[in-house]
Amino acid sequence: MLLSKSCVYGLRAALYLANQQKGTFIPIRQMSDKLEISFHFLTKILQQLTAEGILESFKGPNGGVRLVRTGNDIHLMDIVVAIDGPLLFTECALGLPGCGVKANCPIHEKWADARDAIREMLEESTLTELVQKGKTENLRLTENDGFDILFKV
Amino acid sequence: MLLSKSCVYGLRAALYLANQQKGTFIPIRQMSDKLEISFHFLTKILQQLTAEGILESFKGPNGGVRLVRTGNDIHLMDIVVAIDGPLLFTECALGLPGCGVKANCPIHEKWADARDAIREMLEESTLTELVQKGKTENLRLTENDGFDILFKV
DNA sequence: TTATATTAGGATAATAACGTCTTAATATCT
DNA sequence: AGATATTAAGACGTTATTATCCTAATATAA
Repeated sequence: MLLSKSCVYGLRAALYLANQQKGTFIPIRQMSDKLEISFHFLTKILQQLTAEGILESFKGPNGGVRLVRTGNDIHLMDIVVAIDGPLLFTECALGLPGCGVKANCPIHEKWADARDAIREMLEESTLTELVQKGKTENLRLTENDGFDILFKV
Repeated sequence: MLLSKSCVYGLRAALYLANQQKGTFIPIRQMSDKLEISFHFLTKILQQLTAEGILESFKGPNGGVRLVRTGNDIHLMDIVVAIDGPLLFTECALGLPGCGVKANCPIHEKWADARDAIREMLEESTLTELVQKGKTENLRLTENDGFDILFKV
């Protein structure tokens, strides 16, 4: 997998949260049920996002997690960097440190161009943009369920 | 890492072999020394490439491995598929099976475009092309050494 | 035929990724 | 105050990746 499983789950959860009413805390249990992700595992991932300042959490009844900024202001790359680290889209195809800074490897130029296409895509896409696309076209957020089942409850 | 370590090592080794005189078997020990990769680990990886029909091997003195086809005829993707599997560049960013076939996820279109840019690059680049580029520009194949040290012996 | 060079393949170990479980801390409600 | 709901955090288990080691098989050469 190009992105780790944790990262993929984090992206799904972030899209889920971006569709919620601004300000309300969503219990992780609800998200793990709807998104079909192990509750405990999702909790770990969201703790990372909380530690990175992307989410904030609140304990107790009516507690849960919510986005700190609006979905318009959060890009996919923010999630990817928080979970898979900032180096994922700077690394060289031959794994040589400093490629692009000191001497390149022979794949460097072509690789960097292609890799940057993904990086830019992740940097430009916002959560809100994708949620809106997902809702109007009723796209999928789990193996079998789309935005309608998840959000129109 | 976008590509696994095994895959990266396989690419370095394939480039190394593509620069050798056509037909001669190169001992894995020589490659592991020059490329600064653990001998035993590299052996495992090259066994995979042999099993996939990309390399052929020969035991005993003057033995080693060599490319079955010419470097012109081997693309980076051949190595990547042999080691990281054929699904790496077909998978969806949200990890949902069948994205692009059945209903998409909201990231699908943008992701597929960007991901395909890498896939096409790997499919189009040949070993020979990169070796030539590496030799003329004396680019790197290990952390500190370039094609000159590795090949002009 | 014996010694040597080499790949093949299995066993094992170390590390990281993935996943589960338990307890602690905190907030709310009765 | 006590029961309940929730996240936080650490322990633990499982699986995959990365890496090492040992033995077997095979080819060459003396």
